[in-house]
Amino acid sequence: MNLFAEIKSVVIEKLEALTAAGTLPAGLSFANVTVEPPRDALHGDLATNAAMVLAKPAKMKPRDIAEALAALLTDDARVTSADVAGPGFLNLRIDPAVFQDMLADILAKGNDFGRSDMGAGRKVNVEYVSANPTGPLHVGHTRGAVFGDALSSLLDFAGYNVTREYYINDGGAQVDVLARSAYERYREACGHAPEIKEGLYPGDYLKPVGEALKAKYGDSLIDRPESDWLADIRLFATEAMMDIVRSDLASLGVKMDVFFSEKALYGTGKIEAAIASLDAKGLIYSGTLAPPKGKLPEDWEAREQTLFRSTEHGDDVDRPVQKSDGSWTYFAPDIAYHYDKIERGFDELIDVFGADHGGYVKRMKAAVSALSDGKVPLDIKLCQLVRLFKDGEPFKMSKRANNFILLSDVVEQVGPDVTRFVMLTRKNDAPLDFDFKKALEQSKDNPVFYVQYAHARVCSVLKKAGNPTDATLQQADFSLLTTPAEMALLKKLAEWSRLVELAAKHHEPHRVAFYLFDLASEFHALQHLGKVDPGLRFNLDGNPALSAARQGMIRAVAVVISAGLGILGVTPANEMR
RNA sequence: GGCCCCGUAGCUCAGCUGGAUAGAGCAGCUGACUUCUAAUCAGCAGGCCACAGGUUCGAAUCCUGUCGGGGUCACCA
Repeated sequence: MNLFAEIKSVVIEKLEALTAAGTLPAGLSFANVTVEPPRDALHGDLATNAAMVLAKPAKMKPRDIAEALAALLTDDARVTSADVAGPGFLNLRIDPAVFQDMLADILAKGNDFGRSDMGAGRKVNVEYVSANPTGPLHVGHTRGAVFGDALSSLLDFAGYNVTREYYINDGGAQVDVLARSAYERYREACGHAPEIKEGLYPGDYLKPVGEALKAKYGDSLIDRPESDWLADIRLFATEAMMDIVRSDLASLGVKMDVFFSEKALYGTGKIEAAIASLDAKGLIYSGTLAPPKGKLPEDWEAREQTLFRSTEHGDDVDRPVQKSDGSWTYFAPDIAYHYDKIERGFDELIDVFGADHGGYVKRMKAAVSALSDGKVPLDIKLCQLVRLFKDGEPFKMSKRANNFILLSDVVEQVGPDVTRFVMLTRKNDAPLDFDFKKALEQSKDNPVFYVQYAHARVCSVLKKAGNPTDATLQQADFSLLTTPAEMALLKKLAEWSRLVELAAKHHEPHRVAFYLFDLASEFHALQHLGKVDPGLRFNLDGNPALSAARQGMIRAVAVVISAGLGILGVTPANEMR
């Protein structure tokens, strides 16, 4: 049930009636009409801006429209009053029974309460992490992994058909570097001194790979030219790295549906087909790019390259797809990859990148726009950097010092639940401070524990009440719930469905985290009232009817918290310790 | 220099794609526990929404410019 959507359709219906009656002129667009919770609860339960939005196109006074609309809206049984306020807002009060009846609905549907059919089964591909297969994932990847995973779950909850996908960059020069690095570790395993030259990957994580190579090849590859072993070791090492990546992702609870190999695009005609598709639209040409504006690289020289006319689709400059020697640039397989996604029939694409890839947004969007003739939208979400703090001090990472904090380090120290929640309590495009000490703190300062504590408290109260089943609680007489604090909680629960749709529409899972914090806050306040006035407790001696209603209410809170945490990939706690 | 993101309470951040008197948490002060786990709650105080214009019934939100912070910038991925 999405009360806001339901009442909005009532508003639209009444507006159409006013149009039919001649009160409103024909041909008005109701697209900008909204039904929202008012900022101030004193204004009522719902507010619509219909009168103000329509006043100008209808050439009428807002109040006249509002009053005509108000008269019709109260015909609906759920609307108990409709008052014109301020510049032309229409404040609606809703029959408490609507909110009370919702509780039985929540208890019946369980974690599925709030699921939406907004997505209508549209196929969405969410690509995230996509880290180079050259080593373990580090903290920088963690945020994108959590964000992409939660966004995918959110879209699924909102009725989309979601595919979670990881693009393995195993076709470029960096996997050659990986192979050479692994070869040195192989030599080391065979008793030779490794030469980890500048530019190779120095990490210890390649030592086991060297050992494994020794086990497989003995010393047969020692002192052989690179051409003899590069391809084999590249494959071997890449697979070993992907095993680490999969394990890292699993420790965070991140699951992928598809691992898509870049290498599989080469030699199969896929890149050629994608470029040919662009060529057929007249978007491929041979030319020379102008030097970048502003600062000129010292070694700049004009070069004739095969270019994609991305400026036709909103990019700033055209982009090379072929190097001057005729080989593909990194951009070419990226185009082919997205072409493949389009051909697989996705209705929408989402890419989750790190902020350092911000420069590729326009060209990628241009490519998808061109390849799909503008029919498949691509949204690119950039995750800003994570700043690590230890004991309040910023912790600097450097590649040279090899002191990169790994995803596995974070998960081992604070656990997947806290890691995920903290990463999601910030908008994706805002930088995030991650403090190890604070993440482990069990206080209100730490929203994870605040939300989990609310869930645990519900479990505790219900345990004292003998753990009534949801089926039993559904039978309670919820019309007994009438105090202002109880009604406030019910109204917060009623926002859940709407929040899911808004968060999904905007691709912003952090909204779920903030909602859960608000819901937990309403619950904590209500529970505290029972300490001041025993008559406001959930479990009451000698009043089984009211007790059952209140137990059903708080169970509904636990259900929604559980569902929300489920979207975020965080396990609800039944008790705190 | 071009492009992208950000600028909201002392600090960390929300603000529902333009709505009513801009909200939380932390820090500060004042109160509430022989508890349905106080790991909590209530209250007070705290604001030129970076700045200047513009768009309109109405702007923290949209457009332009300026300042400040971060990212990125021709065959690397």
